[in-house]
Amino acid sequence: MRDFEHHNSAVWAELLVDCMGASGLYTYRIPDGLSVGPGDVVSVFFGTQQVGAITVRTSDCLSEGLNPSSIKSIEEVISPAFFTKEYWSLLNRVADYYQTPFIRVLKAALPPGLLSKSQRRIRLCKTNPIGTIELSINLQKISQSAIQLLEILRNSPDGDYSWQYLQRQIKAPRKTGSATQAIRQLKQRGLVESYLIAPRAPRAQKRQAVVLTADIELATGQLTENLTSRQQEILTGLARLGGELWLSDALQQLHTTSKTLKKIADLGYLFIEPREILRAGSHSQALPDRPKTLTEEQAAALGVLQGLTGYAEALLHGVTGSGKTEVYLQAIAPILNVQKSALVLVPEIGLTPQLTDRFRSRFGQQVCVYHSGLSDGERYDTWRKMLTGGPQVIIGTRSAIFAPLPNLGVIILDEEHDSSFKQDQPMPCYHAQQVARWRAELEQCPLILGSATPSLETWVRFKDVKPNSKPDSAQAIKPQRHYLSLPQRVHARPLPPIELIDMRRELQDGNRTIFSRPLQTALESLVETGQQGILFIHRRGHSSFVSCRSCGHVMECPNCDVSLSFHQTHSKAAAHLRCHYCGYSKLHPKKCPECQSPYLKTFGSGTQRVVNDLAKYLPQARCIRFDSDTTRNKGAHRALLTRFANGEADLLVGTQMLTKGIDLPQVTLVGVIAADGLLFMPDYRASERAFQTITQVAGRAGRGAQPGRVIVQTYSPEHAAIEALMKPAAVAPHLTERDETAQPGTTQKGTTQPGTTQYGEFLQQELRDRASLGYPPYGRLILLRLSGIDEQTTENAAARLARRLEINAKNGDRYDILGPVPAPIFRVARRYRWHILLKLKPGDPAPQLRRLRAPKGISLTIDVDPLNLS
DNA sequence: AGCACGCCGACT
DNA sequence: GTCGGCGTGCTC
Repeated sequence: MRDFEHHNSAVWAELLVDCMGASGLYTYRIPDGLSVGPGDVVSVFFGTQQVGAITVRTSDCLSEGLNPSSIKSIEEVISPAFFTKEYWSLLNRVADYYQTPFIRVLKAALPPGLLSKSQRRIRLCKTNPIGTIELSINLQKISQSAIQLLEILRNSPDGDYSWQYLQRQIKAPRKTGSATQAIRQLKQRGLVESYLIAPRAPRAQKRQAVVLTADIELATGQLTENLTSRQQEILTGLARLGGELWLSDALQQLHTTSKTLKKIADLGYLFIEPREILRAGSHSQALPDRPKTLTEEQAAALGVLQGLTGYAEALLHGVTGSGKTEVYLQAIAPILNVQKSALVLVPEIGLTPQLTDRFRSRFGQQVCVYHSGLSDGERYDTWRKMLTGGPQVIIGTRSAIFAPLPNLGVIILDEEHDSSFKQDQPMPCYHAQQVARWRAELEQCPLILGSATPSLETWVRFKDVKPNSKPDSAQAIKPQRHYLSLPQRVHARPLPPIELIDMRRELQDGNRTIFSRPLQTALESLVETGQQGILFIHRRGHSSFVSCRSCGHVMECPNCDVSLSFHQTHSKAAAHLRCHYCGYSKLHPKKCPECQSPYLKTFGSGTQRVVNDLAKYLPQARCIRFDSDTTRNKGAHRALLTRFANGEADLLVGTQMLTKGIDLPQVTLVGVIAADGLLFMPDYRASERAFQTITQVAGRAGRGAQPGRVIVQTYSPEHAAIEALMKPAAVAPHLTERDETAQPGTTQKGTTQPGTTQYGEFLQQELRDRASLGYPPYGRLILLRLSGIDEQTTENAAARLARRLEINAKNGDRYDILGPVPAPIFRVARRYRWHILLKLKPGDPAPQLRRLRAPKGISLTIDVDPLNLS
């Protein structure tokens, strides 16, 4: 696994220290007897605190200007090097491209806690017990909070607390002096002492295991000699159970005690030892499953995928229900057979229990999931298994692109167009697809992108490629790109037709409900015939905002510049107002806080509203609400979907989550309550996303034997994305009738198939719009996000940063500066936010922004290729 | 981050 | 005159 040689002779190690503001390399001494090499995670004292660090290189001679006597020694090796050269350069590339300090990239890639800081703790001095006289003298001089602190410590069972805990205790009730000072006072008087506990790398959990000695079969013949019949019984029982199991399981299954087992162990027939357990989370007992027979198109796609060698990219463009997963599965199988691993990235793992099950039932224990929803311990275990285990399949969310698999055979990005592959909160703001591309290149393995609605960028990348092209060594394009199309559903099931309902007409005709008349009849007959349906709303909660009919006052979040959403779980429950940005929540007021009028009205509709309205209008319909409110708990997704699959409800009412890879064969009706919420977002990708989302939900219908039906309600039926929806076939990119992209002449013209023109035209229009604005793919964007508690300081910082950028532009950096402007939502969670957008022309080199610093208290995020501009 | 060193106002 | 406030700066 280790690609670097250990330099045992080396005396010095240059380390990247995990500490804020420590941006350079620091030299430490390698103590005698300790073997340290590049890539090792070590623990050192940096200043006074013990922190994690990573070894970048080792050397025999000390760089100039360093005094050997002032150099500290490495404390211990936490984790020996696991990074291959390729992995190391992947991280470097991410740090470089996404303008993020390397250490932060490293932290994003490592499981949490591996580099965590040591904890500082405070305890009463045992050597100097406080005599009452001494106490009274000393207490005269110390602050109120110090006395308070001392009391807390003396009242605790062992007089020992973490520094953080004590600081919270003092800070919370009163502001009389900080805890830091209080602790110092107490320390000076020798009453308390502070000490550090070493950073605790998450430990693999261990459990007692019972293991039969190998020669048990031999022994069976002669057992009688020195064993009682009960002991023999236990041994044969153990052998029957596989010869290796957890102690607790063995006790239960064999109805025995640990004392009995211990005795047999003493006789040498078995041993009991602690073993690492790799917590694998809740396994569903997936039944083994065999490869399915492929359709002609699936087989063709698989043929291409299996012929890929080295770094190659393939776009698997398959309509919803065309069986992409089966293609993935069969593409992975031979890779495992040659002892390589596969990495499968999905938008959100919690949402795709079905996909995970499918992989588990095909590949069994070789499948692991890896995502941020796992507990730290689980993550650490999985991570360890990836490092050390054999060929395996990792299914994970965006961060799993950093899974330390040593021998990668393929990377698959399912639902390639999904924006959750982009990280926009903490830096590095990486896009898993971009990182996957680099990784595939470095590991020389294929990258497979799968989607029913490829993103515009992907579409452009692949638009010159012949469909279903066979691997062609003579092909000039580097890397090899393959466009694979699955335009048909499996079993020749038709894609459901989409019916568009103009809600303006409904209103004109006097229908003021949120359900159009066609949807109403469809719902009624659905319930009558006992079929199942899905209703899609793009917003959770009940309503988007609440305002006063008398004075027009809108209820707003005190921490953010957004209106509060109305939440009510059912008609009898207490109504709440909630902020979807910071989580602030309060009871729905009875009267307007401005004018005391009791007439408050809710506007817009969310999932709760739909469920409530449905209960009034179709009380016999049983609904399950499926959104981030109802699926917050672990396993809730699966539970709700199982209930629905078991026919415990007629309708699934939900948000975006419904669009992600769930396969519910009984669904025959899909209703989109208001497509408009998706269309008009302050985002240049809104149309594209609206099209993708609606296509995805629509694809939930008619996957089983019954044909499907899709009803889309909208107030803007003439919108390009909506019009494009009406012909949602899997479109070969080159099959557009007219091609007027900014790069003329590069596109092949071909015959127009039914249904291809509209989607093609829609994408062409999108491309034209993007080209005219210089948006991707006709230019690059870098968004600088500033935020701070103080309004003025934040604004000043933004202005100063913009001026700095202007100066850099004069000195050779090439970009246009837009802003600084207040962010679309100016204040979120009490922080004021400013944006500066840099626009780069396609060929221009990226500026070096890593040296930009924001003043204290202002946070600066550099988002390269942002997807989210709000 | 944490803890230095270091420079200004209320006390012995 | 000191003690102790908190404001910059460094940590191999």
